[in-house]
Amino acid sequence: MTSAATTIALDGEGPRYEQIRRALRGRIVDGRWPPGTKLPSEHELMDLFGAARMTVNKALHQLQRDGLVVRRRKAGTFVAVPPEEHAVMRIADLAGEIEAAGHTYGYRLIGRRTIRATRDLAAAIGGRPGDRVLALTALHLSDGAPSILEERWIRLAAVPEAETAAFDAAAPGPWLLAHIPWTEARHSVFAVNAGPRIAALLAVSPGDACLVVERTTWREREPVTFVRLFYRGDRHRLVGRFHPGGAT
Amino acid sequence: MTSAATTIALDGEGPRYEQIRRALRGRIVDGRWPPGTKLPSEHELMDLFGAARMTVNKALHQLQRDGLVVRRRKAGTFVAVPPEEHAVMRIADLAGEIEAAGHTYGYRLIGRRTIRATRDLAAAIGGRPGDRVLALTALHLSDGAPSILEERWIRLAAVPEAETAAFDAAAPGPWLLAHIPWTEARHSVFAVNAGPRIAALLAVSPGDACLVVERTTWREREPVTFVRLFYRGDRHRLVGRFHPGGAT
DNA sequence: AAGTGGTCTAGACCACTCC
DNA sequence: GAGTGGTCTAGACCACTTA
Repeated sequence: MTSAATTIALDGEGPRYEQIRRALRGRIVDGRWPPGTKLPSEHELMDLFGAARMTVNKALHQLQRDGLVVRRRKAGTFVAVPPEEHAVMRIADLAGEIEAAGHTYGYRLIGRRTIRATRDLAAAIGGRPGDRVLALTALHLSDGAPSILEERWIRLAAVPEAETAAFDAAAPGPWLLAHIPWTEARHSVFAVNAGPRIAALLAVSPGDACLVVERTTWREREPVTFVRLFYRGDRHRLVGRFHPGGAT
Repeated sequence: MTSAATTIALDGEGPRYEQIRRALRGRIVDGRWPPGTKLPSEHELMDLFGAARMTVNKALHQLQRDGLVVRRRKAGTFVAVPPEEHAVMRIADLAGEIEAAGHTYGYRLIGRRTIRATRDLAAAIGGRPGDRVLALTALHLSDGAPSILEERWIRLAAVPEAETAAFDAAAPGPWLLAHIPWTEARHSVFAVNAGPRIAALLAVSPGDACLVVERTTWREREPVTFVRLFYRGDRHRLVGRFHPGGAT
């Protein structure tokens, strides 16, 4: 539990409570206030920002709805645990997904090397050709059998610590979630017939339908990682639940 | 533009602004206030509910964030146009999707009949075996060529008007959006190899990978429709964009 | 010009929970 | 018991937009 700041600058753009929300959000997403950090109390924030309590409260309430902070009476307001891939399409936690289905989860690293981004890769991940990138290939196993094939590229400029991580025991997805707070992700989902290589790795017949999920993840405009997941089409469903606006 | 009510009952559960939000939301989702209806002004709501303006405002602000109402200064607060399938995976508007890609959209109804729900269908759509259901098969065309195959089932108990709709010119998706405000939808996405029937309808080779999207839609706990969309796997991608909480 | 929402304030009381 | 968030109030001024 780190302690928080004594003065915080506003940007003067738009309503006061939005400025306050952005100022606080900034410290959370840029890592200055890591998960667990106690934010100043509402009364302290009133002084820090020179605003009424209702105004400060509006900002904090928003941050809470967005899942960035957790608030408890008497205890205070705290930076929430890693902003998880929440609500819609929980495709982040492959281990949990497999275990929730009653199977034993396994993980095997197949390839790991550092490369320079090609034009195509740079286009996918969002960086520039020539960027140093860590390329990983791994298999997620269900009861020992291949279930999901993961091809991942990590921009080392965005995540230097990844260079020294082995990724031979822990999957890169959870590792990244714990190391960098992401702020935006884009998915692309489509179907392909398995080629020889994919079929061999996933232990299916060539030509079998595979569900492919691609995801690019950013942290504050900076592209971090691009991942392509091959699901055995006959054994996997992505599930999502929606409301017109998210309300109950 | 219908006018609104003169007295509105609260349920007494939880904070005042939540009660107010639920009361207003209820009138919107149950159809008493169809899209375009002007809500009472904040001052009128103060009287209707006996609450301060900030309290009423909090409820309205929420409804706005959830996309249920649109607010304009001087004009007032209005029930929003059909709660569209928004933000995440825009798979509702097939016509727009195809035209956005620079193609000409076409639609062809292939089959239409009224049936009794089998056990499997009842499980998928959420009703009971024996429910009267309108079963539709239709093709969405891109530049005249088959692009998306739609199989849809509509529970006639939930949407009696569907029985007299022809669906030979307009696709059932947009028709439903315009006729019933949905409150929840669940998606399931997977990949299959096209069988003979699907391959013939979609004009692909048997065995080609297809992306399948299934969606069940509810209106206030009542199952309304179940749809299964077959996308040509090589020509379609579903795209989604995410933030940790939806904030900027 | 006037009605409506957008925002902010200063203060209040309550409820919970950690110490 | 005291600190913190949760909620509510009554009033105010402003900004925008439509009639």
